Amino acid sequence: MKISKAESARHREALLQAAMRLFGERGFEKVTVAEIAAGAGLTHGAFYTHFASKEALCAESLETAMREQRERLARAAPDRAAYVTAYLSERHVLNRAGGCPIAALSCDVGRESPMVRAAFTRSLAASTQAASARASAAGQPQEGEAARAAYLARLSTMVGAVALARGVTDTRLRDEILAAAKAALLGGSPAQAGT
Amino acid sequence: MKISKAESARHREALLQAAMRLFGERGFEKVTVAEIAAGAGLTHGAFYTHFASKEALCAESLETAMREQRERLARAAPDRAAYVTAYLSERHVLNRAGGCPIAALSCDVGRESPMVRAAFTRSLAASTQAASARASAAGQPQEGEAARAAYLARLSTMVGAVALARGVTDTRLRDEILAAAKAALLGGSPAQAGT
DNA sequence: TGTACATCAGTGAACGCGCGTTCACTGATGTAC
DNA sequence: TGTACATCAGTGAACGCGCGTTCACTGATGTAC
Repeated sequence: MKISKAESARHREALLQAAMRLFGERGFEKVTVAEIAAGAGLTHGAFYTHFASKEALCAESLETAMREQRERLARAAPDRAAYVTAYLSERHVLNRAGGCPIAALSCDVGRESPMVRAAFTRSLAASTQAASARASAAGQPQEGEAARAAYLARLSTMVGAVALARGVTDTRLRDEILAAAKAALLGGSPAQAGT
Repeated sequence: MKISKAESARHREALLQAAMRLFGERGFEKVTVAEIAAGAGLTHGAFYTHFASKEALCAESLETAMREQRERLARAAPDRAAYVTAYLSERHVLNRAGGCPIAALSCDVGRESPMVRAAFTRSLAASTQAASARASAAGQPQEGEAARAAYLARLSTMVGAVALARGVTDTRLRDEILAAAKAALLGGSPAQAGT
């Protein structure tokens, strides 16, 4: 049965939201189109009236999730220490579904199609640009290239630490990883020795 | 036809090597048992005389690959800057098959079975312990807990940076990520501003 | 405003395909005598 | 040392299953008159 355009738009949005949640939890590969459709309260056939393919949804949901994460970061910008602490927390490690999409999918993106990788590239470039613009607006000592580099290095550390923490079954080692990354980023320790 | 025990042992080793290469290239999910067997010059049926399941191979190949990476790091230990530079290089980013297994599979491990995650946990614990022992043996200022934290923070940054660099299609942004992480780890820049 | 009808979002069965795993069979290996 | 035979690594067909995608059909929507 046909339904109203407003309802249809809500369904498309529900598919995107379900996809972001499920992809975050289990990655692109381990989630099926039928599960995403069911997560949005639809059957799998309806999926294709909204998206050309699963791949197209992967690209769009990644871009949407990264935009939402960027907006979260922009709101948190005044207190970077609080943002870093929340990012490197047990709560975030356990919250795959609603956590940072980059941490959840970092090593997957490199194996995806050019369409997905292009979406990732655009999103990461936008986030880097936004971080640099914030540094400039705040009149911080580092601007332009240096602010971009600082953002990318911090992001690498946070993304890597959360991925490692999620892989580990021992909660003591997990907490040690998170604390180590936090110390490196927030100046608790210099992180400059050993190999 | 039955073959000699020595030949059979070589086949098992060939399966492990093919698995490490293919898992590094494409991840656990996108590689089939038949491809691994073919990579070792066997048919898929023979696979099950060497491993109980694909999952068991994932666990063992990850543990083996991480041990090999640990040995590579131990040999490179005297010149950490060279190791970091090689890790954060275009060459490593392009060499998924023979690169660091943690960088290739970081965000996958968290979604795998307890068997695979346990293998990852053991391996990461061993690598952290080895790094701490080296720091201690070299009489470096940081020892014990601090050396462990320094290793884990550096690993997080390197793993995250390589994963991000592999995801990006723009080579300029890719090189910027690698340079940013290198600067953060080798002291080229403080990486302490912006959000 | 009321009516007739074209549109099209959603359903669910079906398609083709590839996956991990099993198993009857083969024949070289390696051991018991 | 030579011979008979039990063992078992490897083969390839087959199994059961679940995936992404397609499509004939349904019936509420929304537009033309």
